[in-house]
Amino acid sequence: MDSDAGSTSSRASSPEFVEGGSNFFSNKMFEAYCKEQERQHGALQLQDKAGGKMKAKRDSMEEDTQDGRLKVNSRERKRMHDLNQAMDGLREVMPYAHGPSVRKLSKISTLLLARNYIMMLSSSLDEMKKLVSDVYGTGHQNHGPRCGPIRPPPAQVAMHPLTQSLHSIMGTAAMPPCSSSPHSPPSSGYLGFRPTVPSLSSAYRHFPGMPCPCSLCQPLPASIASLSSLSMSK
DNA sequence: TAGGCCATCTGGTCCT
DNA sequence: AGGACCAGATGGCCTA
Repeated sequence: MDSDAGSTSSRASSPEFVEGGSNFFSNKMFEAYCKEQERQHGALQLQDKAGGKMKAKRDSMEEDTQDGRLKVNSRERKRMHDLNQAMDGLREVMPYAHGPSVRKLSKISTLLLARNYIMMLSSSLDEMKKLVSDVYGTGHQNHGPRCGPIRPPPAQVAMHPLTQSLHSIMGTAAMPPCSSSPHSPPSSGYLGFRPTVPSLSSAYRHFPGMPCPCSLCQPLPASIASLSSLSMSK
């Protein structure tokens, strides 16, 4: 059904969506709709009581409109479910704790956090490019190693004002430390901007044959990869 | 109980 | 004409 199904939200889901638009809610609403239609057509029906052909035609049209209305409602539900699925996909890749004890991000919070996250990543990328060009020279900036000495210890990361504003919007209770969840990336590294280029002494060093801890060397999370493939497929 | 969030319905508009 | 998209209205659930 909708995106709430299987979510971590304590909110009870809306009535189960059944393909074809015949759930409880829509039935109830549709009954009200039909009654309204009957009420609106009642006066005309009284006037035309003698006209059997006219009545049959009206009945047919009413069935068409009811059927059409159900189809439109069903499409709209599906559209909204698709939208919610995309929203869930966005939540999955957000630097936010996922878990049964964590309340799901609201839609508005998800969008705001996503915006800040993208801005932070863009900023990090710019810094990284600058750093690489500084270290290896401009002639090598496209051929340098993937692993740059750019990752400061999380504790040194300052929180960007945008992130602070997001915290104020969402409330601190809604933003538990990501590190508390095994599924979540470190919060500070993702949520905080680095206002200054970190010193080289705090950088990672790369040894031959040793796994690199820096984020650049980690494979793209499956959730992100699937999301990008989804966007490419459309 | 008020407020927030959400799902659904509905009518209008735009596009193909 | 049919479908997609959008925004307003409505009502339910949950939390502080």
